[in-house]
Amino acid sequence: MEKEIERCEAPHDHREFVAQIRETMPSEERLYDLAELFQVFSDSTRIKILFVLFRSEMCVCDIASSLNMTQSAISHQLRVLKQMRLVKNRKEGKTVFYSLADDHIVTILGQGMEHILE
Amino acid sequence: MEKEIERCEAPHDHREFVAQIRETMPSEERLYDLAELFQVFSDSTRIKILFVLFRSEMCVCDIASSLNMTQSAISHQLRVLKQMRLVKNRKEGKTVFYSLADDHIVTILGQGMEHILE
DNA sequence: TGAATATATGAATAATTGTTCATATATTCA
DNA sequence: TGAATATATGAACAATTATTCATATATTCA
Repeated sequence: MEKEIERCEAPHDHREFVAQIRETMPSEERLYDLAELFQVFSDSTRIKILFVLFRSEMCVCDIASSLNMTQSAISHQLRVLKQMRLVKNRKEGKTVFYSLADDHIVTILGQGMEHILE
Repeated sequence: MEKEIERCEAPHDHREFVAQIRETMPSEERLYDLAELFQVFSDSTRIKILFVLFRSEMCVCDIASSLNMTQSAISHQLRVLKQMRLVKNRKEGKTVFYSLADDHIVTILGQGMEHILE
């Protein structure tokens, strides 16, 4: 299980760094969850869905139609978005309306957009 | 090239929605770039590297050592982070020091962390 | 110059993932 | 109840990707 780990002889206190980091870093589990969250933002179809829902709540079929994609593909991605609590939905007859779950999503998308536009 | 696109008969003005969306959505290219940016945040090794660098600038070898991973794996991921301008580096003799490129990264990580902790 | 050290990188492999296709479930309405 | 509609989902395939291993490049120093 142990890997062969490098150990450089850089002119700074290596051990102090490592000790500090071990103290202040979030747990392995949280870092993993965080990566998993961003993984949901990492597909352009899902990004498009989020932008569409930023405009307004919308049913699956209209999302598909707006993005020129099949209902199946959109449903699959909505499931991923829902599992990570980025969208919520409500049912009205046969129709299911999806909307953004909270404001972090807008902030994250906004900061990301700022970054790529710089 | 054309796909078979669904068209529901939901009791709202479908065409108006679609028209609005086409107007206000960022370009296909930007949405793609945005997904690509978040893709960089979507791996736990890269997330860990970013958290390490949030503490302080650090050389490749110490990052590897802190995370208990090989130098090669870290170098590969640093390249990805650099390409997306999430980290920058400076060279000092044999040693290359990496650090976070700007503040969006901290905001994005922070918002992501808030989301998963809710 | 040659040995040692720090980092970078190409190729290969294993694992993950987005879409499609077919089909299942749920709801309305005649 | 049966047909039509809206959405969900399992399986399969193609494409992408993180790590490892081997090796290359760059720098220092004796």
